[in-house]
Amino acid sequence: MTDPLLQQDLPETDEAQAATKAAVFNAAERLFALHGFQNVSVRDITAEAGVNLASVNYHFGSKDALLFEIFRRRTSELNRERAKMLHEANARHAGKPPVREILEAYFAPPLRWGAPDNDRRISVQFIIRARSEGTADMREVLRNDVSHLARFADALMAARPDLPKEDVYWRLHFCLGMVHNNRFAEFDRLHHLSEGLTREGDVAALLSRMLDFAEAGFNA
Amino acid sequence: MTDPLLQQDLPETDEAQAATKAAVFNAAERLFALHGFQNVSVRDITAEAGVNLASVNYHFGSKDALLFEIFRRRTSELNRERAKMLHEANARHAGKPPVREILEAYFAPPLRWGAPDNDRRISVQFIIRARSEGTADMREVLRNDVSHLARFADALMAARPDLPKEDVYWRLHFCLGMVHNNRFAEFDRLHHLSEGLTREGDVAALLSRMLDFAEAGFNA
DNA sequence: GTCTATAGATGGATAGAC
DNA sequence: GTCTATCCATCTATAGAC
Repeated sequence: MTDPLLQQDLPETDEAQAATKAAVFNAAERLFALHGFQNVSVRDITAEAGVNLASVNYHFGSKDALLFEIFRRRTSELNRERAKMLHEANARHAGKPPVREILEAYFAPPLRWGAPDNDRRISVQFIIRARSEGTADMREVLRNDVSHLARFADALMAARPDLPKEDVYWRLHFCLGMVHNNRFAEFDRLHHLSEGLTREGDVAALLSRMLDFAEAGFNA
Repeated sequence: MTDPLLQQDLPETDEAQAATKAAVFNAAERLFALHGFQNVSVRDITAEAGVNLASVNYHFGSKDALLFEIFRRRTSELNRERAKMLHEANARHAGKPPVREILEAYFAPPLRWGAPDNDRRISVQFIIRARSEGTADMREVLRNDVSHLARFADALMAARPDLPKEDVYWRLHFCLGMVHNNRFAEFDRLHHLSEGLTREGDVAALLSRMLDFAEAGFNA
C-alpha cells in the first residue's frame, strides 16, 4: 500500500480534489442528519467517505467549519426556493397573494425535499437538527439572518392588513413550529401512536393537510 | 483543607446526602437546558453544584443515568398535570369536552411552567431539548410511551367523530409542533424578527393565541 | 460518604513522509 | 495533495486515601 506507483493511478487533478471534498461533504451531512452533530466524529466522517482522516481539516479547516459550510449551503438553497415561490405567488396575484399561497411557499420546499425518493431528504433533517443542536456560529446566523422570514411576514401582513402585526408574528411562529416538527423521529412516533394510519411518504397530502390547518389557524 | 475536623462540621445525615443529590440534579438540569446535553460535562455540573467530581457517579451511576432520571421525573410530572387537566375537562363536560379544552389541557402546563417567575421554567427547556438531543434511552421512551398522548387523541376523536382518525392524528401532530417550538432561541428569534413586538412573558396571552390558532386549525 | 488522583478511552488537529 | 502516525486536550468513570 506504500507503493508510490499507486498514486499515479489516481487522477491528481482538480476534479479528484473536488470529488474528495464532495465525498466528505455528503458523508458529513448524512451522518450529522442521522445521528446528531456531537455524536459524529471526524473519524466517522472520513471512514464513511472512504478518505483519509486529514481530509476534513485539509479541505474545510476544522470539523466545525465543515458543519457550518453544510449549514450555509443547505439553508441558502432552501430559502432561495422559498423566495422563488413567494415571488411567483406575488406575480400571480399582483403583489398581494392570499395567506394560503404565502404559507405554501414556505411549507412546500422542505416537504418536497423530504419526499422518500428525493436526494435532499437528508438535507432537510440536517437543517432541522441545526436549529436545535447547532454550534454558536449557526445559532448566531439563525438569530440574525431573518431577512427571508421578514419577507414572509410582510406578505402575510399585506394579506391580512386588518390583523394586528403582533398576531401575524405569533401565527407565523406557530407555522414555523409545524414545519420544524417534521423530523424522522416525530413521524415515527406519530406512526406508532396512530398504529400505522399516518403515512408521511405522501408529501402532497401532507402539504394539503398542513395548509388546511395553518390557513384556518391564520384566519381564526 | 485536609483537616478531618472539617468533616464533622457538616451534618453527615441522610439530609445532607439528599441535599447533595438535589444540588447535582438541579445544576445538571439547568446546565443541560441552557447549553445542551453534549456540551455539558460532569465537571461542569459538579462545579456548578459545588460538590466533588465523583458525586455524579456516586449518586446517579453515570452521566447518562443522571440525564435519564431528570428526563423521567420532569416528563412524568408534566404529563401528570396534563392528564389532570384532561380529567377535569372530562368531568366538566360529561366525558365529552370540546376540542379547545382538550388542547388547553395539553398546552397549558408547559406554558405555565415557562412563565418568567416560575421555578420550572428551566424544566420545560430541558424537556424540549430531550426531544431532539436525547440519548437512545430517552428516544426509546419517547417513541414507545405514547399512552398519555393516546388519551388526548381519543378525546379529540370523541370531540370530532365526523373527522377521519387519520386527520385527527395529523392535526394533533401539528399541535405538538406548536408546543415544541416554544424554545428560548425561537422566542428570541421571533422577538428579533418582530422588532420587539412579541412578548413571550405573558403566558396567558400566548396560551390564548395558541388555542385560537390550533382550535381553528383543528376545526378546518 | 467524600474527595483526590488517575486510569482508560476518544476525539480534533497536525507534522512529516511520500 | 494524500495519508499515516502521533500529539495533546478532554471527558467519563473509578480506585483508593481519608
